[in-house]
Amino acid sequence: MSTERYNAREAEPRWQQVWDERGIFRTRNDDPRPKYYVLEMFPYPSGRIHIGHGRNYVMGDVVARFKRMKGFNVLHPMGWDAFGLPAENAAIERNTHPGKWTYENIDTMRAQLKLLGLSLDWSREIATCDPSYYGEQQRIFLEFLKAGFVYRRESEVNWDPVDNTVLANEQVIDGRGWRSGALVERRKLAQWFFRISAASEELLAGLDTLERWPDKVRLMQRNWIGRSEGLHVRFVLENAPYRVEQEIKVYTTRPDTLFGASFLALSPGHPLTEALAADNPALKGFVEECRRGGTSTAEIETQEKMGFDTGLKVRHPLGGPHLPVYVANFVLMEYGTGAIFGCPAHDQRDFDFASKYGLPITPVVLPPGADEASFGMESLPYDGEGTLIHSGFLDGLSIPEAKEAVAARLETQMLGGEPVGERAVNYRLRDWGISRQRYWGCPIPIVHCDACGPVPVPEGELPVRLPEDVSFDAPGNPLDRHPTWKHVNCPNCGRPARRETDTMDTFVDSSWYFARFASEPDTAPLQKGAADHWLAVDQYIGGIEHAILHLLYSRFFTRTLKKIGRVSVDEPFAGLFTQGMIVHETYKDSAGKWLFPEEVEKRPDGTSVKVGTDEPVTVGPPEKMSKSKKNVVPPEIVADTYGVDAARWFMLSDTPPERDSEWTDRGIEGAWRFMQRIWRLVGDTVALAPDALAVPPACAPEATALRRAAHKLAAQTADDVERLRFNVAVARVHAFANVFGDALNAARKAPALAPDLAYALREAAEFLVCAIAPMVPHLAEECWVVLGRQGLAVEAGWPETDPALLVDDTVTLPIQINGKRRADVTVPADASTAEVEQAVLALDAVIQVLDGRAPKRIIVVPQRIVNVVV
RNA sequence: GCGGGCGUGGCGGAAUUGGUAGACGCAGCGGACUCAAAAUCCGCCAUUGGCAACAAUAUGUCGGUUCGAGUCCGACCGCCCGCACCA
Repeated sequence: MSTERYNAREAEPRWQQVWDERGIFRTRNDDPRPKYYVLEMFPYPSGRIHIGHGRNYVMGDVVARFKRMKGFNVLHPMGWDAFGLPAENAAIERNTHPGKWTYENIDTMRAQLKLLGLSLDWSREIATCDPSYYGEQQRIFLEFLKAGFVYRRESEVNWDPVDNTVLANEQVIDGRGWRSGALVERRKLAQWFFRISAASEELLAGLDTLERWPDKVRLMQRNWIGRSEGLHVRFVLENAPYRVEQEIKVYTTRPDTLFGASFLALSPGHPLTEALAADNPALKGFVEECRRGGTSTAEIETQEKMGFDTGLKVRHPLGGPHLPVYVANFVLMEYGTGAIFGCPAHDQRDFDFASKYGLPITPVVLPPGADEASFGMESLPYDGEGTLIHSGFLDGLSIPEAKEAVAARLETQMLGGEPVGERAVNYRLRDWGISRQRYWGCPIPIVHCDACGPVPVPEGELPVRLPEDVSFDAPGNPLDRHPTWKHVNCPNCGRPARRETDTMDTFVDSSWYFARFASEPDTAPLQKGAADHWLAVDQYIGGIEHAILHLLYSRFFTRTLKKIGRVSVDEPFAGLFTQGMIVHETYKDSAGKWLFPEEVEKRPDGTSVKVGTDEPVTVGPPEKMSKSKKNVVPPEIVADTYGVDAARWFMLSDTPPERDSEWTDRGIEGAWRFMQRIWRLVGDTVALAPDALAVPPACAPEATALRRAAHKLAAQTADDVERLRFNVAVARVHAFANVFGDALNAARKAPALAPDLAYALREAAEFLVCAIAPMVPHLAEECWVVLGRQGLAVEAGWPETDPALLVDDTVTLPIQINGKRRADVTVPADASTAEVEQAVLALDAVIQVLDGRAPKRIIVVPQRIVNVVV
């Protein structure tokens, strides 16, 4: 009874050492067992982790350990998304090298992760900044290039003229660089692109095969790809100068509204706009004004529609009046053809534009039930269902019918030997620009030669390594101003040439790392056999913030790797789970400065003060743990006070894993108490029944009841973990601990312990330990020893459950009368419907209500419920 | 604006997918043990009425489908997320 307390601080490092020494988590590719690949999104080595970072690793670990117990050969690796801008910023701020900073952070974070007792195969650890990793990435880049999946073109970027660097959209604040404060310019730079837009259709179709992805993520990707069906329509210019193109091609999803068109609008970036602007200063000025118009979302949102009348007119392809051609700031060059026809009556933007410039607004779709005479301006623009009016041969048709009729007519209407209209599918998805004017990334393995153009670096010269001797004391890309690095001879003609000094977007690094893990350590980074063995990842776990870019890029990369024969799967991640964040209250002192949780004392009266003072503290609502708000809890402190098992248990408890979960002292204390409780339950069991026993030939009711509970626990928690419903699994373990505790108490009070109950108690303890082992592995090992079991809990199999013990032999059915619960009845589990009805009709409550009459109806739902309708 | 999701005790949440609403935990209250405290153990804990058995009301609001609705359908209210001039 007087068992000592479980000492997590002593036990946890000890078991971690045992696992490590025995190489338990070292995975071999030639292992004959069925494979299971669990992966959590690898972290950026930013410095230190807090307990909030641990949640998805712990979830992945539970799955990995559970699958291991279930007999799978589990791959559960870890690595570092190690390239990126923060390392360069740190280099500037601390006068250090990005590599040094990065590797120091990796060492710190690796040690912190190891503290959590994760079942990771550290031998496969990778960092994307390792030349062996990025060298392979350069090889892949060149293979993609050769196969036509990479190209180079001019593209507009946000250019910071002070820092001499390209800025991402989110680094532009109010039109200025976030660091330098300089006015950002739009510049055209030659950039490398991955041809992801060509894969739009297959990326879209592939979503349907990803059945174990959240619908939400699939929907977000579907919207991002943005497929639409429409029509390309050619409009012939009436009065254009001879030197420019004589027609404008427009993309529309609403060809049915063609008779409602009142203008054409070109994007400021449209080739015709540029051609016209060449000798039209006013137009040129307008285009520049549009360019300056800012890039931030807020600015775009509030920007007023602006247009410039070019004076040109186009013919209406269906014989309507001629239409004026404008250049308009709201027309995107990147989408469709960069030119639109405006139908003000049925589109908000066109409506705003037409209203401003006094263009005609002709309704051509009449809403159902509306009257043509009374349908007026006040209900415009209207974009709902309806019937065509004022539209010649389309009058009276529905919108879909009219779309079809216009498409059919324009397809056959010829102009210069080509049809005027052509059905077209359009995508919102644009090509993936990967050029970054930065040092700390994967060098793009290209040499620029004045004679030969861009030339791939020959295979034998890969990897193109980053130079170590770089300085960050001047703005701009250190690669670009390095004295020697970029000066090489052209691999083609041998004449002096320049290296590409751009590096790749770090999203490239994370687009194939899951395939790298498949290869054994110290082997070629991307081996087809190994990748084919392990891919797809069976369970991928990470944050919802990667729902679109990372996951879409990885899908594109995997498909493209397949096309060049490097892997055999289409999709990298068969199962995806997006976990919620850990949130924590925030604290501010009276001066408004953020405080760490350990600097705050909570008084019994509900107020909070600064530790050791009477200074009041303002408690803010729970928010995502972040360094800047100091609402973080370091894993070291948790491990020291409660142990990591308690932290793991707490993170898995209560809140469904996809939702945000609040970290509280009460919560971690509760988890810690439960660890002690398990420890006592196991200790008490062994004290009462010291020896392992054979299965008894028969069991008394108490022993059978306990055995049923234990077997159900094993079966149900297995199901919960398979479905990643960790909070439900935790609740079940709690409930079982209650039942088990009662059984133990009863057994202790009895004068003698019957062998069948002794067996049941030991079995219960062992099942309990197995059920918690994936979640609190250190405690499980310690209990395993107490139970006198050979080997390690981590290597134990999941308990075999007896099907006979998973079903009860009697069942208690609630009895409803007219849908209200009035009684219940206990019948044999295999009772027939007739037998159940008989038992129900014999109940006092039922007899009283019926009062001699026959019931209208009796609904018997086997094993569930009975409803008597009177 | 478009698209999606969610609303259950003081709190986190559960509910076998249409079948006993509130499992389990946290907090709270009462008790046992103790010189005392901690720890632990036992009990109570949606609301209203009742000594009680019990009854009535309860899953954001209103309506509908059904023998039966937290779950399905419609409208509304509130919150959250994604996209955003995508023609």
